[in-house]
Amino acid sequence: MDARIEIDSKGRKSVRDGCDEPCAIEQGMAILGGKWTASILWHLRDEPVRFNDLARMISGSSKKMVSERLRHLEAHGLIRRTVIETKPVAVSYSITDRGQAAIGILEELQRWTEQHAG
Amino acid sequence: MDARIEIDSKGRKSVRDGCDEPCAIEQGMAILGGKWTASILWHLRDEPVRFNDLARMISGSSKKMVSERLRHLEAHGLIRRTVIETKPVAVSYSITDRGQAAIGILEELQRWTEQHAG
DNA sequence: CAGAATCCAACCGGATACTG
DNA sequence: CAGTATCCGGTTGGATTCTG
Repeated sequence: MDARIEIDSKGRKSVRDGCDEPCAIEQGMAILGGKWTASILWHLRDEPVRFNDLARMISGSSKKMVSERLRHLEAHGLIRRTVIETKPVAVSYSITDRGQAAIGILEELQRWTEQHAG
Repeated sequence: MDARIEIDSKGRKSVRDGCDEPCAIEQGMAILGGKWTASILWHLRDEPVRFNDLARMISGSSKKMVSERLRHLEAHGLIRRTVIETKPVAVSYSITDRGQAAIGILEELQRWTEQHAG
């Protein structure tokens, strides 16, 4: 899913991936297509969830992966990380507007898959 | 992107991936999220293209990958393989209705990515 | 509780060479 | 032309352990 970074003659970075110009589709895939990503977003869709709860909900995954994907999603503005200063600390993750917009796409994908079910 | 297959108590196969029930989203991602997949679909979107031409259009990829993805896309009914019996043989790939529907989703993804450009 | 660090096996994908 | 076969290094991701 990674597109290779090249440096053009003017020293600027560009993404070569076979699309016309730096391709937004591949970029989007890199954000939404990662493993467990859809699941995580899905579980946050209507209410905030705490880290360990989330990790437990995503059966089959490990805390390592959930953590890594959460960080990635946060970096791209799809989710928000909130620390509640209790003892021990609680951390809850919630979805942002951008994340909600992504959910819409995932739902389209779901419909598409189901319509032509094999 | 592979979801693990499990057998439930009634002997049916199910996909455990953290979604509710066998998850169409992950299935869809497995079809559209593969490397070079979007590029291939994109280049076939308005006209059939022959194998070597396609491989050349997808800069950065190898014939191996294009071949593999084409087979995958064909198996899932997104593209059609047509052999023209000349000498030497020509093989052209074209998009199906289902493939066109997928293009629609990819365009949504593109718009989503661009709207919140980082 | 909420993670980070480490280890390692499995898979992925690029390069190259070969076939009908 | 339209692929397949083989090799192989890099990345992925699961298991486990450790920390504040």
